[in-house]
Amino acid sequence: MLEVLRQYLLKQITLSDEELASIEEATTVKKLRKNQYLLQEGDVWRYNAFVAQGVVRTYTIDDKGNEHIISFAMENWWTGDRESLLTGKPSKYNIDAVEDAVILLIPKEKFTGLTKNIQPFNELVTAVVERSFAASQQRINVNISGDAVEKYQYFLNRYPQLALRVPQHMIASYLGITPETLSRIRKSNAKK
Amino acid sequence: MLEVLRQYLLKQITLSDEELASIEEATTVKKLRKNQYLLQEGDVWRYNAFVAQGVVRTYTIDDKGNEHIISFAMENWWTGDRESLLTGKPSKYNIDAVEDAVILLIPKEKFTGLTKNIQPFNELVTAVVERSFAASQQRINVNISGDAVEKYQYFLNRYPQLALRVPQHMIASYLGITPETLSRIRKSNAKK
DNA sequence: CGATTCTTTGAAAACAGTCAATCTGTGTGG
DNA sequence: CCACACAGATTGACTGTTTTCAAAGAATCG
Repeated sequence: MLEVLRQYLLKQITLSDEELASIEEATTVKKLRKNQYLLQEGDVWRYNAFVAQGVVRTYTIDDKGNEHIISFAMENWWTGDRESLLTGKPSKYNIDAVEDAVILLIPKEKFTGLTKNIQPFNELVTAVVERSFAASQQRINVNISGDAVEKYQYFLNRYPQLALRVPQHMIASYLGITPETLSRIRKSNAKK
Repeated sequence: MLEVLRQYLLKQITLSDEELASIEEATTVKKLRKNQYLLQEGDVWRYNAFVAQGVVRTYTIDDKGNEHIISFAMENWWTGDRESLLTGKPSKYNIDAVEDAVILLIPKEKFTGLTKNIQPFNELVTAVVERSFAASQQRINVNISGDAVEKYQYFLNRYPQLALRVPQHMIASYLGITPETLSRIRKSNAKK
C-alpha cells in the first residue's frame, strides 16, 4: 500500500531514493473495515493521513444526534483533523470508513521532520493545504448562494467518483439537506 | 502602517532586525477608500495582503447579480485570493473596502523568497493558512447543520467586532440569508 | 430467506425568500 | 442649518422551498 503513496508523490515532485525511503519509513499502515473509526470525537489527532484505498468521512454529531458530514476522502486524498493536529486539542470530529479502507499514517513529529528536511515535500504539503482551503471556500460559496438543486449539481460535477461510491443519505448530509429532499431532486432530475 | 505588521509579526515569532527589514522592504502600502476595489473578478491576484487598518470583503456576484460575501478581513488579518495566487488563473472574486482601509501588499515572488529564507516566517504563514482552513471547515459545519438563527448566533460569537463594523445586509450576505430574514431574527432576539 | 439499512413517496408544517411599502439615519448641497 | 436624497433597515402579506413525520418499497448482507 505504500506503493500508492509513492506513485502519488513521484507524480508531483522529484525525490531521491533516500528521501522517498525516509518518507516511507515514517508511515504506518492502518486498515479500516467499513464503519470502523479512524478518529473519535474527543480524541486528539496526531497524524497526517493519506488514503491509499477506500473512502472515509469526517463528520460531527449535533445535539439532536444528527450527523453532518464535513468531508469525504478517497484514494490519494489526505484526511484527518488539521485543527486538532495544529492545536493539540481534542477533536470535534469523527472519522470513519464508508468503505473498507487502507490509511497511511505519518505521526506529527516525523511529518514535521520530513517537511523540514525535504523541501519539495514541504511545498507539496503546503500546496495541498492551500488547495483544500480554496475548495472549502468554493463550497461555502455554493452553500450561501445556491439552493438544494444547485448544491447537489455542484457536488456531482466536482466529485463524480464520490457520488457513485457514497450512499445517498451521506451525500445529503454533506450538502446540508435531508435524504428526502435529495431523493426528490434526483427524481425531478431524472425526468429530463 | 508598517508598524502594524511589525507588531503582528513580533507578537508571534522572533525575527532579527535584518529579517524584519527584509520583510518590510518587500511590502508596499495601498490605501483604499470605502467601496474601492482591491481585486476585481477576472484579474489575477499576485500578492499576499495584510490588513493594517479598516475592513474589506471578498465576494462573488451570481447570475442574478446578487453579491455573496465569502469572507471579511479586518486589522491583522490576511486577505486576497489564494486560489488565483496559487494557480495564476483569473480570480472569481471581488475584494473591496467596507470601510476606508490600509492594505500592505507583498508580491508573490518576494513573499516566496521571504518564506524560503526566514523559517519562522514560513511557519507562521503555514499556520495562518491552516487556521483559515480550520475556520472554513467550522463555517461549513454551521452552514450545513444550523438554521438561519444558529448561523447568525455563530457569527456573533465568533466575530463580535465585525458585527459592529459591517452593515447588516452584508452580514446577511455572508450568512447566505436575505436582509429581511436577518432583520426578523434580530427582532425576535431582542424580545428576550 | 429474514433483518436491517437505505430510498422513495405523500401530506402537513415550518422556514426562508420575494415583493412592495414604510421607516430611519446619515450626509450633502442649497 | 435645514431639507432633501439616498442607503440601509424594518414590516407585512404572500409564495415557494425544505423539513418533518409516517409509511411503504428497494436493496443489501449475514
